[in-house]
Amino acid sequence: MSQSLRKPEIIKIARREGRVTVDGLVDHFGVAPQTIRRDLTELADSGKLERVHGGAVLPSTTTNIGYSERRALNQASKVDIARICARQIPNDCSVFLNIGTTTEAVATELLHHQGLLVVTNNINIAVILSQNPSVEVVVTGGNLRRSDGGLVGDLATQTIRQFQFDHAVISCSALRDNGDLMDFDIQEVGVSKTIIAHSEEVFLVADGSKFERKAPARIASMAEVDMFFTDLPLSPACAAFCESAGTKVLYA
Amino acid sequence: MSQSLRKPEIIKIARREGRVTVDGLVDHFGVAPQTIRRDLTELADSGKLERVHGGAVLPSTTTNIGYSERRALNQASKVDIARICARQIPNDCSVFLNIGTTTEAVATELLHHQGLLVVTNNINIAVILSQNPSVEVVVTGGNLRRSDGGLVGDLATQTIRQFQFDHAVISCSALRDNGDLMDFDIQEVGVSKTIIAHSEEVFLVADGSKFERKAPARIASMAEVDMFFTDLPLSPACAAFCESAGTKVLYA
DNA sequence: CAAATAACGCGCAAAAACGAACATTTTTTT
DNA sequence: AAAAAAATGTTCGTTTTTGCGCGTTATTTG
Repeated sequence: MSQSLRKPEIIKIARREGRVTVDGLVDHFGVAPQTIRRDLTELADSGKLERVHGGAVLPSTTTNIGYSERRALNQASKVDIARICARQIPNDCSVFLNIGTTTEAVATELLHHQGLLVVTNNINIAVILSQNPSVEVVVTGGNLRRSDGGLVGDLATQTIRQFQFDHAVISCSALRDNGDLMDFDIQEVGVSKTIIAHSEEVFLVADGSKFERKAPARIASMAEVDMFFTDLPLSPACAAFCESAGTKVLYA
Repeated sequence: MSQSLRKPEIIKIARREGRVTVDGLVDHFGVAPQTIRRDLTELADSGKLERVHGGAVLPSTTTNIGYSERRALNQASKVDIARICARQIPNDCSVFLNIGTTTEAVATELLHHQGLLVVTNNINIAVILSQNPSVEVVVTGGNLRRSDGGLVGDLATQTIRQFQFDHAVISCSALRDNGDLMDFDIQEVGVSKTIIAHSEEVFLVADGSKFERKAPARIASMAEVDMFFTDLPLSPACAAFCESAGTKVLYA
């Protein structure tokens, strides 16, 4: 039986039993443990299951808005980027976390920080960080965007203007060679600009796929970013721009 | 079976039996007592269980459990109250939904309304209503209160002041015979007062258990409420007050 | 109240599970 | 039918989990 046939059955078993074990599936399908592990890893990456040592369980029932979010959240490169970004954030400071799946990953990495004040316009991040009792979570107001749980519009901007953050973690939809950060949604651009204006230190998180994307609205220039966290090498032009603008680039 | 696979089952047993013992789990899983102790310690650290000598019990006072229990409490009557309240809310209008388990039930009943603008300071309500694509959901800002997903504080009040609602649905922690609406949290009182001031028509939802509770902070008088939705008959004194104040009382 | 007993947590070594890299087989494409 | 791509199996170094010994702490019992 090939992979595509095993996966649905693994899910079926998981739904019935609440969990699956590597050993159990090896017996069931008569394949090597490594094969089962690969299946489980892929099912976990796509959000169907949650991987644990020895097997997998159904994803925890703490409900987020979308299931597609969780899929993106599990992508390894985002987690790696998030980890090195979180390492630059000290305890006992104020942080803004913007909309974006990578910033959600950063939120997850902040689950064991202490004494943070986190302000966010992403409802998923609020739910994630509510698990850390040592973090004070503030949500900006705004219109709820269903696609990603973001809060956008004038209300969000207004709220942000009342703060001054030690650190801001932002992302973008696309990145141009000349160092411009671009976004799909014009409403969100206003929010991002306000965030940058009200932060001591701006962190940008974006995986390599953003280098190849196009987006219409300009958020800012890389020159306004203090640190850029990514996974793939920048284009020479962009690297040169960061160099001259004094933007540090850190690779996961 | 490995650790993370055991944990969900330990919780399941704990939910069913009310408690678990180290010895019992050793027999059940066939592992060393030391291993079970580790599991229980970790489950206790993450707040899922409360550790006691010889085993563990369900946490009696944790916020999460407390809330989900409160939500389950009187669930049937809450749904009934919510249904008659939702019936008074027309399509194509603006509604504020306040913090509270009964108002959450109202949100669920609004899942099939059309063309609403719903503003809320309850993150759970935002998640519930995001399922209805024909509702525009606006979230107020504020400090996230873990116990119930409420957004409180000055930011919330500020946001509300920028709107004028056709209808507001509020609840309260307790109700006095003289027609006063009371609450436990002074921060929330400010929010509720602002809501009342910015709404054309105020709906109060509260099940009968509120008649017997006491709470320290005064939100408002029943005279400021236009309709009161509940399940049990009011005390004669309270009924008389509503009558004279012109507050309609509707029973589920 | 004090001794006896049971339960507990910590450090450490063994065992199990893991992921990455590479070889091999199967399937698909040209 | 050959080449390319995908899936599977194998090996091996690394990480996680587990069980045991032992001193400490909590509960029970006389």
